[in-house]
Formats: sequence, structure tokens, C-alpha cells
Amino acid sequence: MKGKIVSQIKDPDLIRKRHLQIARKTSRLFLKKGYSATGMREISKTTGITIGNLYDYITKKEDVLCLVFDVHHRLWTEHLEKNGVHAIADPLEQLETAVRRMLELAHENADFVLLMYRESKHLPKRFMKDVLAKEIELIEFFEGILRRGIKKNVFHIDDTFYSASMIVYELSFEPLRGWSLKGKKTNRDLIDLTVRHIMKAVL
Amino acid sequence: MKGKIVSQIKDPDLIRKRHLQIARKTSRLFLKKGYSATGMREISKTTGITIGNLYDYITKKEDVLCLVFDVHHRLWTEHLEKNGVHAIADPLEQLETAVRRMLELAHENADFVLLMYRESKHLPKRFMKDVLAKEIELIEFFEGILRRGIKKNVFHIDDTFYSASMIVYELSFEPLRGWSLKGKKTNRDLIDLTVRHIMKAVL
Amino acid sequence: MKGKIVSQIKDPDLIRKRHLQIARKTSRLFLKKGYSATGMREISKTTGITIGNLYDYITKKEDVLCLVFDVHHRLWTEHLEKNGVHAIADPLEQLETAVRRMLELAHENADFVLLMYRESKHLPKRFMKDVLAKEIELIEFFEGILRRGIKKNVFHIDDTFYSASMIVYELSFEPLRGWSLKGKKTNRDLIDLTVRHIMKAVL
Amino acid sequence: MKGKIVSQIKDPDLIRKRHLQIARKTSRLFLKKGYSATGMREISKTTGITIGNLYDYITKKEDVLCLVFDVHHRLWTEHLEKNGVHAIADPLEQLETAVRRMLELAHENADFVLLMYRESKHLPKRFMKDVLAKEIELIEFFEGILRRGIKKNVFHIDDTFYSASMIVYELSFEPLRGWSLKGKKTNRDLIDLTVRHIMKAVL
DNA sequence: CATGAATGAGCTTTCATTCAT
DNA sequence: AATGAATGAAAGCTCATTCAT
Repeated sequence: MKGKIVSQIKDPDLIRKRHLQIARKTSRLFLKKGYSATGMREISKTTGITIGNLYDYITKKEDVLCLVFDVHHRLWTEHLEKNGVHAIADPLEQLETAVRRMLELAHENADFVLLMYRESKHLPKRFMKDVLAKEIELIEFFEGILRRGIKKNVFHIDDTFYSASMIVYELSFEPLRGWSLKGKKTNRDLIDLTVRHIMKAVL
Repeated sequence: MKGKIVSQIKDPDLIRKRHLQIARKTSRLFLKKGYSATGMREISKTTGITIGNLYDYITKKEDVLCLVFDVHHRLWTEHLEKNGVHAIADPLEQLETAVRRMLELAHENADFVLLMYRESKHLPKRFMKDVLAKEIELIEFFEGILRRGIKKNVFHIDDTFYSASMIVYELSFEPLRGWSLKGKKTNRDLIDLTVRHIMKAVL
Repeated sequence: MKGKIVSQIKDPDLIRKRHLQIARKTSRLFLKKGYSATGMREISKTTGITIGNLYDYITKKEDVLCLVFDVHHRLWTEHLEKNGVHAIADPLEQLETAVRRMLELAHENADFVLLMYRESKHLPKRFMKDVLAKEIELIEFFEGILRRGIKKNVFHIDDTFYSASMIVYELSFEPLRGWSLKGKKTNRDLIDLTVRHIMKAVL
Repeated sequence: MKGKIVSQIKDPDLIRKRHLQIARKTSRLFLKKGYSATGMREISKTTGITIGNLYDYITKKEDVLCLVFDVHHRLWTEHLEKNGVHAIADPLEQLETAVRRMLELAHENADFVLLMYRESKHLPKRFMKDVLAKEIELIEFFEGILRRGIKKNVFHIDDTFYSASMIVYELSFEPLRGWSLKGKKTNRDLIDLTVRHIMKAVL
């Protein structure tokens, strides 16, 4: 993962700064137009970095997509840690809280989530492996909760890995399918409904 | 819907034949390489229709994507009809059967489903509306089952449209997320697990 | 050699016609500006073939250089045949005639010869092998004359391959070094001097 | 000649030092990849001089090529002086020695000679004139020997300038054409053959 | 109806050169 | 004197689309 995107620039602080700048500004472009339809010239204009200079921080257009994925992934990992979800002892409470926090995050970054489903195909293989590994990590985090809940006899499910996978999938319901409910439900209601839906399936 | 894709050709039977030919052969290309990365030359070669002739049956590259979506949608609509799901009287049995049939179809056409999530962005707006309308139709079909089940006091859920939406979303679990379970579950098990997961949430 | 330059175009006559057109017009550009300094846009303008269409007849810029080399090589091979040099029985007369004819050709295509020395580095390896093979052929042609002359006791040299190589090299004297004599000698004188120089060394 | 390459730097010793450093290191690059294909970044890396600093010692990329030519030319001039060829009284011995020394030098610097034929086109006109002037000097040196030999009735040739030009040209036989004899002749043999070839033509 | 050669805007990427520090 | 980030024109090449035959 480290040093994945090769840069011509020597100053590592500058690299970090510019990489963030590129990822943040470009993600909006990718969201609106899609990866393929977004040209390097647009990326240059949006980021405010001239095209030549841009290529001092990346080697191929792909790298920009990798940077976008990177920033977004960091967001998710950090979110659970920040909210102290790991520390909750009661599995039922922990699951509910984790799901709720993730749904909130998914709501705030709905476009991002959609982007990742849509454009992951354009990631270089090497990077794709990292992405999948992180997804598995998230699944395993939920699996851990489920296992502890089963031991304590509070959850009743046959297959923890399957259920954890499905839960993680359901977290993306709004970003991927929300359009059908747009205008019919407030965000609060949608989250409540999904929390209940998920909890019902494990109890 | 009809006549959406404008054609230079007079003979309507020929148009239908060619459109089907284009859709079927090209979908494979789009699946493998994605819409943007697939060139018209490749489409011409794969379909066996020369490039000039191809443009007698479509007006823009988009149209090819529309054709692909069209064929695939027809598949789903027809599937429920063919399997006589509409005729089942018992809501519980009907829901379980419908879900199972859809999951089987989703499994067989996993790549297609993935394609539709990925490339829908490239559809022209006009066509996109049709696509969403059809999705709503499917949701409403499931909503109908749920409503009847509630009346008969066999389902217990608060919001039928939400639940129907979520069910339809869950049908795409394997195509979109199956990679995490690849090698761990047989297709049969996966379908059984998902059927049980869905049924549990509505009972 | 055959079919070396891959083309998208189906009509083989058209390919030949355009390849010749490209080679002839572009060689002038390469002569004046060198291979690297000549852009595809210039080539497009000079040949009168639009840039996209140009790439229907070649796959890379290299190919244009190959075409130029090809045309020129054909020139040399055909020249000896046309002038009936092969048919001369007397080795001394044959050598003198062959040398004179080649010097005349070298004079008329001096720029071309220079081009080949200068830009051969940019040829793809595969093609380079063919070029060298043809050069060896020419050397061997002269070696044959020398051998027959030795048998008839008219030439006196130790090493026929060396001498043939040197003779072929000397044929390029004017194209490569003529500048130092420019204005001092007429073309006729220069050729006479070189013929005498070469003959003296083998007698 | 002096001060040709304009520099921002005040200290003339430093300029000389850096210019030598640039010429020596870069010539290897030009040999391998050619002038056009060698980038300033590569030159910077190879010389160990940062790109900005490099431009304190030159004004354009051309200048680097000039420096390379300069160093190489100095080599040739110095070589004849070092070997005391100028002091030999007997024209025949002097010619043979001069030719032999030059051939040895040409062998050791074969790549260099090739480079000069190939890349001279990229020299700025002003500098090109200097290069040609030096070439003429070398020709005239040989012409001098020939003249003295004719006076002493040991050489028999019609045109001293032509012969001297051809001799100088023949010195580059190995660098330009040696590939055809590679593996067939040792260096010693090749030099002997060429010396004999040249002497035979003037006697 | 069918063919495929032709068009040219637009793509990603490179690279000589400048300039603030 | 030295550093290296920044510039942007221009390079090679692709590709959706048109049109004469």
C-alpha cells in the first residue's frame, strides 16, 4: 500500500498535500462524469495543478482513481475508530451502533460509494487487491460481532461470514438504490428502517 | 419505448433481428471491457456488421448500450411470467418462489447485473427514465405480494415499499458482492441463505 | 519482409498506392528535419492524408521510416538489374561498370543515403535485420565479382569480403563526405576519381 | 570557438570542469539512445547536476551536444600531436603512421564516430561550421603529407584534396560499417587491411 | 442495404525550459 | 551556485462518426 503511487517529487509533505488535493477535487469530477469521460485536462483545471505538474505526482491516469479510492477508504476505517464502536461490550448494542454509524457515513458519502461500485473496474489489478482486502476486513469486523453475539446466545444465524457480507452489502442500499425512495423517506427514517431490517435478520 | 432507437432501415423485421444481434454479441464485450473501453470497431467485428451498416441501425454508441439494457430487461420481465409466479395464491409461497426464481436468474446473469449497475451512467437520460420505471415495476410487484401477505397476517413489516425495495436490492447481492464468498459457498447454498435471509425479515 | 507494415485497410492496391505516397513525400521531410523532429501532423500535411487515415495504413511512426527505407532499398536492387550489370562477363569491366552505376545512383540519391546512415537507429529491430541482410547481399554481389577476377588473375587482393565491404562503403563517399568537395569538383570528375580509386586498390 | 556555450556562472574554472563532466557522462547516453531520445532529466541524473543548475551552464539542449562534439574533437587533434606524427620526415612512413594511429583511435572510439555522423544534424549552424572547419583541417593535414610525398616522387595521385578526403573518410570505415565484419576479423587484421588498402591507392 | 475509407477533434503523456527559493 | 517544483506546448495516437460508392 505504502508508496503505491510513484512520484517524481522529492518533498514527501508536498506529495501528501497534492495527492489529497487531487483526490478531493477529482472525486467530484468522477462522480459527475465517470472516470472514462473525465479528461486529464479537466482534472488539471479542477485541481489547479498544471498538467505537466500533475504528472510529477502520478504516472498514469489510473493513479488518480487510486488516490480517490484511497482517501475514501481511509474515511471508513477511521470512522469506526473515531466513534468508539470497537469498545462496546454488548454485541447487540455494538452491532446496532456500528450499522447506524456506517449508514450515516454511507448517507453522507453516497456519491462516493456509488463511484466505487462503478469505477472499481478501472483500478489496476495490484491496487484492486488492496481494495478487496479492506472490504474483507470490514466484513470480518462485523463477523466478529456476530460471533460474540452467537456465543452469548443473542444472535441466531447459521453462517456468520455470509451474514456479515450481506450486512456490509446492505449498508450500500441507499447509495445504490436510494433513488427509488427519494422524496418518500427522510434520511432518519431510512436509516431506522435499515437498522431494523438488519437487526431482525440476525435475532 | 418502441422506436426509441432510430434507424435508417425500413424493414422493421430486419431492424429487430439486427438489434438483437447487436445487443447479444456486444453485451459480452461490455461485460469484459466496460462500455467506454469498447470501441465501435470492436462492436462491428463482434457483431459481424460493418461499421457503416451498424450506423444504419443506431445513431450513437449510446444506442448500443440501450439495446443491451433492453434485452436484459426483457429477460427479467419474461422470467417471472414464464415461471407462473403471478398465479401463486399463497403470499408466503409466492414471495419465496419469486425470490428464488429471481436469485437463480441473477446468478445466471450475474455479469449482466453488474454491467447494469456499472454502465447505467452512460445511458441517455430519456432511456434512463424507462429503466428506472421498469425497476419500479419490479419493486411494485414485490410490494403487491407483501401487501397481500400483511392482509392475511402472514407478513409483519412497517413499510411495504421500503421492504420491497430492499428485497429487490438484495437480489443483486451475488452479482455485486459475490466475490467475497466465491469458493466458500455453492450457488445452491448461497441462494438458500439469501432466501432465508429475506423471508426472516418479513415474517 | 512481406506484409511487414500492418494496415487496417482491406484493398491491397490502395495500401500499395498509399504506402508509396507516404514513403515518397515523407522522405523529403525526414531528409530536411530528421526523423525525430518530424511530427505526424507534418507527415499528414505533406502526404495529404489525414492523421486518422494515416494510421489506417501504419501502426506506429516507425512504420513510416520503414516505408521510406523500403522504397529506397528497392531502388538499389532494381538499379543493378536494370543496367544489365549481372550479364557482363569480364570481371574488370563488370566491377568498373557496377561501381560507376552505383556511384551515379548514390549521387542522385545522396540525401537518401545520408538519411539511411542517420536514422537507421530508429528502425525497429525486426526491420533492421532485413536492412542489414540486404546490405550483405550487395557486398556479396561485389565479392562475387572480385572472386572471379582473382581466378582470372586480374585482381590481386588478400581478402575478398573485406575489399567488397570497403568498396560498398566507398560508394557512399559523396553522400556522407561530399560537402568537403562541393564546388571543387563536378559530379563527373568525382565519380571518375572514385572509380579510379577503387580500381587501383584491387588491381 | 571559446565561450561558444554561454553560461550564467562566473567562475571559468568551474565552467570548464562542469562542461567536461557534462560532455563525458552524456556522450554515453547519446551513444545508447540517440540525441532526441535522451531527455534533460536523464542528463541531469547521469551527470549528477540538478536540472536547474544544468541550465546555468548551458542555454539549450543543443549545447550539450556541442560539448560532446567538442570533447571528441579535442581527442582527435591531441592524438596526432601526442604521437609525434607531425615530426616524421619520410612521407610514406608518416602517412602510414598517421593512418594507423587514427584507425586505432577510431576503433577505440567507434561509438563516438558513429554518434557524430548520426547527430551532427542537430548541431546549431554556427557550431556546425566549426565542426566542418576542423574536419577540413584534418583533411589538409593529410593533404600536406600527400603533397610532400608527390614532390619526393613516392606517391602517385592526381588530386591530393580528393585523396586526402577519401582517406579521412576511410578512417571511419570500422565505426560505420564494421558490423558486416564483426566476428570475422580481429581488430589488428582490420587495421592492417585498411592501412594496406589506403597505401595501395596512393602509391 | 451494405461497405469501408476518410475525417479530425480530442485523448493521455512527455519534455525542454523557467524561476522562486 | 544550487535546488527542484512548475509550466504548457506539442507529441503520438485513438475513435466515434460520416459519406461516397
